[in-house]
Parts: sequence; structure tokens; C-alpha cells
Amino acid sequence: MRVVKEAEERKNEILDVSQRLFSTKGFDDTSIADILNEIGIAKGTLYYHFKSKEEILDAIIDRMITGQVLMAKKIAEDKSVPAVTRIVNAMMSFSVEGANEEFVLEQIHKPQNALMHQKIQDSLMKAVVPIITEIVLDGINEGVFKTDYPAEGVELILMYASQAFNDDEAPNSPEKLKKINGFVYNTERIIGAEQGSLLK
Amino acid sequence: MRVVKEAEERKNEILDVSQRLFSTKGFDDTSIADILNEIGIAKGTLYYHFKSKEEILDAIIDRMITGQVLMAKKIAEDKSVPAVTRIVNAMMSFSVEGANEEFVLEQIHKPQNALMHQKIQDSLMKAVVPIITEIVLDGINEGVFKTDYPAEGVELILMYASQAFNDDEAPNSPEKLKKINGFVYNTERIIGAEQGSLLK
DNA sequence: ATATTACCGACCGACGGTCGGTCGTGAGAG
DNA sequence: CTCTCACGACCGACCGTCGGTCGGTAATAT
Repeated sequence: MRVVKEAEERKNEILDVSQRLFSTKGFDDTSIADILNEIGIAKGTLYYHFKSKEEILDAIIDRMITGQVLMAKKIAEDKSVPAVTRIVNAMMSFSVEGANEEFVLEQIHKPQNALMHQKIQDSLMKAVVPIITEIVLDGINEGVFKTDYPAEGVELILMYASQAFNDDEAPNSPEKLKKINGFVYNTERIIGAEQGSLLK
Repeated sequence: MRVVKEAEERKNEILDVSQRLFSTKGFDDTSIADILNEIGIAKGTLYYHFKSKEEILDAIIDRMITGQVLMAKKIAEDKSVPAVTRIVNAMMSFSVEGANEEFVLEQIHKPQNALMHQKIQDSLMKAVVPIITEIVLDGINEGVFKTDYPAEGVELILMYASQAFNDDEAPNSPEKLKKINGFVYNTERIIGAEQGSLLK
């Protein structure tokens, strides 16, 4: 049974299935054969559309990042909103736990997924640091933030966020809450915001 | 040519060679055959001493971490030294760039080594955070530090350090210097130290 | 009719890991 | 002091699986 589809459609089909499997079982533990079986195409077809397994991973990450970053950019650019609000909203937009189960900050942090996790983090950092830094600079002009190293501070905050919240603690456990409170507390210190100003 | 050695000796031999190869070529790109060829033993021998390739990696990391942590612990425990000095020395002990070329904070940060890098980071964080936190608590008692979230602050600082300084920037480039200055600046803010107090 | 695009699946070499079997060696019996 | 024998260290052929290739085929566009 030979089914022909447009390249774009087939590509997305491959990415959809791969993303689900990579997120579930991990990148290394998902074989090309797994993907093929689920879609019902031959190996040659997959390699007609992608030149390697890693290229599939990269494409998935691109797709994920692009969407998230566009959203954050929109939030960041609306300069009519105070910087304090914008920075909170922009950061929130990356961790929409709840409704949909596809986060950029993936939950799977097992050794298996080290490569995937690192690639996501690299791409995300590259894209997001400038956006958030811009907000901080606005905040400094508004007089609500104060730091000599805005970019470095933002990098520090984001790097921690993308690492530290990938544990498997229960969402509302006391430890988790303390972690979040500590994070906000330290964020305020790093960007020189007034204590408690981010939580209003 | 069959050479018999004591298990402990053979194990160390395997770990030495593996560590060198993993650090050079990366974990994934080093095959079991590579290790065997270099030592001159058969596959069965290696799998007699270790039950998987990953177990070799774990053993290497254990060895590395143990040494580094003992050193840091010694520094941290000498309460006659002011906390400001101790925290600097303890952190320095992890990045002895120069003479020897075996750091715990490995230089190889290529996608290939994601698994290795993450495992090192996990082990290191687990061991080091309590040690440094203890120093911060001492510093609070001394009145030189001040924070409501010492453990979280330390985690933030260390997580960044173990990620951010694994780039391939030249050691004395302006970017690197700014990064380091920013790191110190933000560290002082997070633990509530007086500005510039860590750099004396 | 022809060119292009999408698809197929047998095949490949390399890999991590297994297993039945071999051999050096040191403690204890003679 | 010597023999033996059990055990720990070692060997390498073999296995299944993997990511990736390639020559060919069917569908679609021109």
C-alpha cells in the first residue's frame, strides 16, 4: 500500500510522531524503526525527507522554539506595559504547565535525554536571553531595575530556570514552592528589583 | 599473549584509558573496540570487569568527583578562615585551569558529550551545593553575607558556573572577562555580600 | 511521453553486549 | 617441596539491533 503525500505534509507527520516518541522514550531509546512502524512508511522514505536521525531532532526543536519565542517576543515588545509585568509574563509563557503537555522546558530529564535537553536549552538560551535582557534594560530606564550586568544576570536566571525545574518533584510540594520562592527572590536581587515587586 | 592482572589494577587501567578517550572523542564516538585495542585485552575481559559501557562512565565520574569534593571539603571546613575567603577558594578549587588538564568542569561541551556532561554536573551539584551552602551560612553568622535563601542561591550560582564556563572562548578575551566579572557581581548580590568583597 | 517527486525495502557495516570455554596461579593436601 | 585443582581473569566468535545507503519503482506534474 503506497500512499503519496506532499513533502511538507509527510515531514510534519514524521516530526509529530518523532516528537511524541522522543519525549516519551527518549532520543536514544527511540529507533528509526519505531518511527517507521508507527507511521507506516519505509526507511527510505524517512531518509528521503531527513538526512539523519539527529536532523529530525533539530527540526523538532526548531519548531518548538519558534512558537515559544514568537509568543515571548510579542509580550516583550509591548512597551506600554510596565517592565515588571512584562518580565513576569514573558517568563511565564515558557512554563505553561497544565492544559497542553508540550513544554519547551521538557519534563524528561533522564540521562537518556541528555542530548535532547541540551540542544533545547542551547537554542532557547540563544533566542530568549536577548528578549528578556531588552525588558530588563527598559526596566532600568523606568527606574524599577538596577544592575551593572543585565545580560549576564538574565543568562544566569534563565540557565538556572531551564535546568532546575526539570526535576520530578510534585507540583505543589513544599520543596517545589520553596524552590520557586527562592527563584523569584534571587531574580529580584539579580536584576535589582525591589523585593516582592515581581509577585504582585 | 595472555596477561593476568589483579581485578583492581585492570579496572583502573580500563578507567584510565576510557577517561582519556571519552574526554577526547566523546562518549558516543568512543567504541568499546577503541578501548580494547588501546589496552590490548579482549571484549570479554572488559565486560568481566564492567557490566556496561555506561557503568564505565559512571565509575570515571565517581573517581573524578571524589577527589575534587574532598579538596573542597577541606577548604570549606577550616572555620578559622573568613567565609569570604573560603567561598572563593572552594569555588576556585573546581576550575584549576592551567597545570593539569583534567578538570571536573570538562572543556568538551559538544553535543556528543551531552550525557557525560550532564552526569558530571548532577554528581557535582549533589556533592558541592551542601559544602558551599555551609560556608554561606557561616558568612551570615559572621555578618558578611545576607540572604533568605542560601541553599537556593548557591544552587543557582553553581548551576550557572558549571554550564556557562564550558564555552570555547579564549581565556583572556574581553567577553570572557566580562562574563567572569558579571558572575562575581551576581554572586555577591545573590549571597548578599558587599560589592567587591569577593575580589580582594 | 517524459521528467520529477515521493516512496520502497533489501542490504550494509559498526556497534554494544553475551557466552561457552580456556588458562594462569596460589592455597592447601600429600 | 611438589602436585593438584578450584577459581578468578581472560578470550574472541557470535548475536541482535541500530543508523544509514542505494538501486529501483510508482505516482504525479509538465
